[in-house]
Amino acid sequence: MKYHHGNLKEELISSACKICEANGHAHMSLRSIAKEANVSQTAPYRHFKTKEDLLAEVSKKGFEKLGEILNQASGQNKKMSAKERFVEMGLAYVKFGLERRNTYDLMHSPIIDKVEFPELLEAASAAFDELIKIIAELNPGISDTDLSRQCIRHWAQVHGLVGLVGDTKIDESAGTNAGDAMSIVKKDLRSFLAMALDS
Amino acid sequence: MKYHHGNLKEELISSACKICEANGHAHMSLRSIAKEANVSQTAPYRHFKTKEDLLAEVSKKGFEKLGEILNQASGQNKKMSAKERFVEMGLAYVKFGLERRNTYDLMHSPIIDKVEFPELLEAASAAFDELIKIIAELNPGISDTDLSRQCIRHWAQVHGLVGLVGDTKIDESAGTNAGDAMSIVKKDLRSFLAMALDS
DNA sequence: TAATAATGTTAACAGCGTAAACATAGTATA
DNA sequence: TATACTATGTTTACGCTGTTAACATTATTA
Repeated sequence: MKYHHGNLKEELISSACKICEANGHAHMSLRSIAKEANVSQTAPYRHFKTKEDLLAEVSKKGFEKLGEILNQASGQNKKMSAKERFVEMGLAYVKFGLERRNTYDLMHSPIIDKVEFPELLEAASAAFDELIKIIAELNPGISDTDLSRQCIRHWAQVHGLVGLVGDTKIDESAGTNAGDAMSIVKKDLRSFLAMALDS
Repeated sequence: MKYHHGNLKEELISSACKICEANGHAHMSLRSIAKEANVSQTAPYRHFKTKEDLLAEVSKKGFEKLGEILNQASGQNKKMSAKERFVEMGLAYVKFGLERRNTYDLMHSPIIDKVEFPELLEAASAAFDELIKIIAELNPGISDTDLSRQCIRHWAQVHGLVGLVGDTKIDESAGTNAGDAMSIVKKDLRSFLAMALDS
């Protein structure tokens, strides 16, 4: 049994990613992460100033993965038109948000101020840049201002959709108009996005 | 000094609303709320089964207020066209979300499962119904399915915008493309919404 | 009036983030 | 190579948290 771990920092981040996605960041304790790494409960403090610092790393990894996914979706099938690839990106974005809902929530949680974590901000911005690329391609000659507005518009569209679809499984509450509407959308997400993201 | 308070439940909810908006629900403790009501730290347990129950009440109040605001925005100026009133509703929605950001976050927080709180679900659904009304008015003869999809689309649009604009004050991080784009949008929210909510 | 229910208090529990003091291991320097 | 220094681990402890159990007081009802 060795006293020093050797690769504790990365293992803590990795454990945090798992526990965060499994339980949600609100129910993730530093102590449980330390325990999973077979290390004392205060060991993480040698690598992270606070719990928030560790969560920022988890969030960063999330944005990096999101950026990869978007990049992949945007360029994988060269036979597709730009518009089709755009819809695929939207679908990939929403799927990412839904499949890793707890991580996605952390990524947008107000408890982590991205301005205080430059690397996190950079990762988030890099994911956004994937959106800029495709929208610029879709709208040749667009002004910078209009490009910005279209990007925010479409980003808000998919971001909002992730929020609503996941929000309290509102679609399981059949009977309410909101629940019924959500069911209809979820039934064919791709065609919904093709409509919603159209120009 | 009387032993029984008389109106403790309502006062606790009211205090919780204030503290939640001021500090965010993650930094709101039951004990601090009890203290504000000059009552022992376990007194709230006579009125709420858990902290989550109290937060659900705060969330419910939020949705009720949101519903009122939307209703008011949709009908206050009869001289406006339906489309103009629709944009006003969108603006009112986004302003509500930004001005009461902490409450808005709680309303959409995954820590409260709306399915477990029927009254909360009802309040949220009532707010959504305001959206249905105006979109139905804007699109006479629209099918139920299309109506649902348009409602979700526009709801996601404003909901996503609230999330992005508030998210980590990303616009204060000038230099990133995302930050710059957000600044442009915030500069004239009404015209952005008029564009984004168009048809 | 007596029993019961509602609503308050006090005391105690385990779990949490975190800081301080200390121990050990790896690394650079004399 | 011996020694200092730094990095990285442990132990202990603190105050705060949500929550439960046991008890006290008030309001209501039979």
